Amino acid sequence: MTSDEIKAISCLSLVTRHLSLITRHSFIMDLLSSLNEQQREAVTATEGPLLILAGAGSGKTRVIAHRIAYLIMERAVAPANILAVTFTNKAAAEMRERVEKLLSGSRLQSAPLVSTFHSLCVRILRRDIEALQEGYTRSFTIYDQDDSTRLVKAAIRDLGYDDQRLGPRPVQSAISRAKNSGLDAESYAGSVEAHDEKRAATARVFRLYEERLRNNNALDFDDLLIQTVRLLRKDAQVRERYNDRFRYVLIDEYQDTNSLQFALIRLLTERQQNICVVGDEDQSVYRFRGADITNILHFEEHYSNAKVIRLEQNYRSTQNILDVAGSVVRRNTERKGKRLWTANDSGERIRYYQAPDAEGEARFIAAKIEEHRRADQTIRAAVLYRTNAQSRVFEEALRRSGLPYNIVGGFSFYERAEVRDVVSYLKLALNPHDSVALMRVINSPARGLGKQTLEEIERRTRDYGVSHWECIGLMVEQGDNLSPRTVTALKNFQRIITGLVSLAGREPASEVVKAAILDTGYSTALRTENSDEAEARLENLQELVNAAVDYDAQEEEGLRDFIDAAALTSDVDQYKRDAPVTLMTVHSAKGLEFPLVFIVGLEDGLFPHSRATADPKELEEERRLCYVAITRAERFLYVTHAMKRRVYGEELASEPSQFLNEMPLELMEDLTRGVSWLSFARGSASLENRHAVQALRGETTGEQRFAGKTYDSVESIAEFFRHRTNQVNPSSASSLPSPKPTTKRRAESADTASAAANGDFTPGSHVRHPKYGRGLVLRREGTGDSAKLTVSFPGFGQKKLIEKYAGLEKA
DNA sequence: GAACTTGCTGAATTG
DNA sequence: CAGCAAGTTC
Repeated sequence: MTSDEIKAISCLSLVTRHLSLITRHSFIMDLLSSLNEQQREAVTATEGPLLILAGAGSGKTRVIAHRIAYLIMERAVAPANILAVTFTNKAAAEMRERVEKLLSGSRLQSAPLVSTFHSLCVRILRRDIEALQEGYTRSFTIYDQDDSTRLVKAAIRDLGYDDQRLGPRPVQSAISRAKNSGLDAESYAGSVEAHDEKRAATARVFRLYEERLRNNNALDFDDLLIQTVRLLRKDAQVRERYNDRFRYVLIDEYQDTNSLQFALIRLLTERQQNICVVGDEDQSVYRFRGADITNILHFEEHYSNAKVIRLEQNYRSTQNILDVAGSVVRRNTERKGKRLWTANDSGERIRYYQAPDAEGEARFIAAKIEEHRRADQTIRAAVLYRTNAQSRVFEEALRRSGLPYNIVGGFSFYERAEVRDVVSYLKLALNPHDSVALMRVINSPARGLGKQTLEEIERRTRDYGVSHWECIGLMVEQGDNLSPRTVTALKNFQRIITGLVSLAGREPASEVVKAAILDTGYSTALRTENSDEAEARLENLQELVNAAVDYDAQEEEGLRDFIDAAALTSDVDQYKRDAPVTLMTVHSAKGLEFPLVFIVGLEDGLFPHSRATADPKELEEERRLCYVAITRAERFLYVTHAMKRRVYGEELASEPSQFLNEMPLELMEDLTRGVSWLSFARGSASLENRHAVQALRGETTGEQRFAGKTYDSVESIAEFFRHRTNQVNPSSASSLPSPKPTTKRRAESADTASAAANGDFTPGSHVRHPKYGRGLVLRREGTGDSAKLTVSFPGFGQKKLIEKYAGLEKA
């Protein structure tokens, strides 16, 4: 962030000094002439609140960049008076780059501030947090999710709760959710029902957690926003100063803002009201993180004289891709509605493939990528999945094919244990009272301070009411009841940290980083391990040193900025634009585009995720996610699903995603060898659903001869298909499709054959129930007639039945 | 105190 | 199947 800004400033000031009036004029003409009518309007409507509804691929980033350039060049706004906020560093960097390019040739005193929400808050707090008068100092530390979970865990333990029943992660996320919805520990405690033991416990953990954050002079991610909002609310002087500074405010990805961000925006634009927000309600996919889609849906109510501009021309994708995307997202109710169109060709149909299993899916994709690359070596491909856990098979398949790939997310650089350890040493160099950092590294590398000693430190820290660091000082001084060996080890640790602290006071960041690797014994420990893994870790640390050297070149509060950046770096920030193949989650892909896109794992319960199918709002969010995925594609789009995959090491059968069902069949080309869900759906559609109806009645259909394994038999597909007919039925087209129950089923296993010997009702077979009618057996537990069956009855959902009492007959 | 073994439980998406 | 925590051994 700050470093990039510095880069931007120095770049801008390096450019040519003068511009004649004429060149300047034609420059503005150029600036506007490359835009379409709506874009131009969005750029030139500079005063007052403005909502730009920017469909996928409609040139949103372009518009923002042009708008900034226009403000500076045409409206003579000082760059320093402009603030643009994005969600990721990557987006911010790209925006800066584009503005710079547009302004190259002009001489400017300052650069506009293009920043993420979080780094904006850090910037404000690093300057003004002391005005809050709550004990925080400007040198506060930032706790990321991992740090904060550790703190929660310690709090749970110290309160004597059973961390079996009260898991640190759930509690941490409950606290985060509470904080994001504006509750502090007290009000959360007040909101707990009398008998709710668990929440009462959470409330106590919450309180202790907050207390310790404060004692450590630390802010978690949520606090960055919360404290900034509190500061601006409380201190009119500070608020005025920022209102005066940021006269034109632009917010990117507005549909992803949460209530705190909304509050922050309102406070910052209180006076000028020159607020321009850009977003697309169809791409709102961060509800779980508190994003409130109503921020964008109700913008006109929040800012009464707001102007609204729609950008509906898409420059990215083929018409077919847009049609598929539109057909899916059209089923949502929570939207303002846009009609995306493009002047591009209709392109090819999108391609569909049904794989037997996850490995087959990965092989297919690797082969297709190779095929496309043979035709066009420069083509960039993206493999998009719902969950990070899916990435592994694709990595393996791509490695086998020798395709160079880049993976976003999962374990990012700054999440690696060794990097985090060294960063913790750095945090200690700036603030030895940071207990989380201290406890993290006190014994890594191992230096004879084991569990016993650590517990002793914890105990005394509480008794003395001091920080861990002070406590260690006292223990070394007094040395009571401690083995000489322990005292020596503690002294050793103390010496290391003191050394780093004094180094941080006089040396540049990179030197402190080196010391944190060398003087702490970290590198020695890794080197003596002498394994490939240790080797890789050493390389990562070398990488960290390199990053620090880069930071040194930019001066200022070197080490501080360096650590902040480490905390605020996101997964997508690691994305390399010209990697030939990129693997990532759909979430990470938002805002990116690729000529060739694969959306994989389009299965019920995976995408849409099983945790989202119950709540219609969540389902709509999943659908938006699917929309985001589709609209990443420029020319070629593949959608795939597997018939079975391993979950928890158990093989489960899966059904096609309902989103496949929502795509227009005639725009899909089936690449599956043999019969597939799609081929069946097509056949049925043309036969006016006769087979589906027959199948439901339990009558034999002509297609049955295709049926191989029971679970992908025609009947079960027909059952699936029934939902489609409900959805595409003209009379119900406007209503939402009924969410199907999650249908991860146990696939046929080896013992099925033996089960078949002792009963008719094996998984995959069909039964008839007196009340529910025909159903499909999903699962069988136990043997004989006391066996428990899980049966799916179309229209009734899944039922658990005891074979003996259920009165089932074979169907 | 550290290294190893076993056993258990649990995955969604992220700044 | 994983990663982590507790238990076991040196």
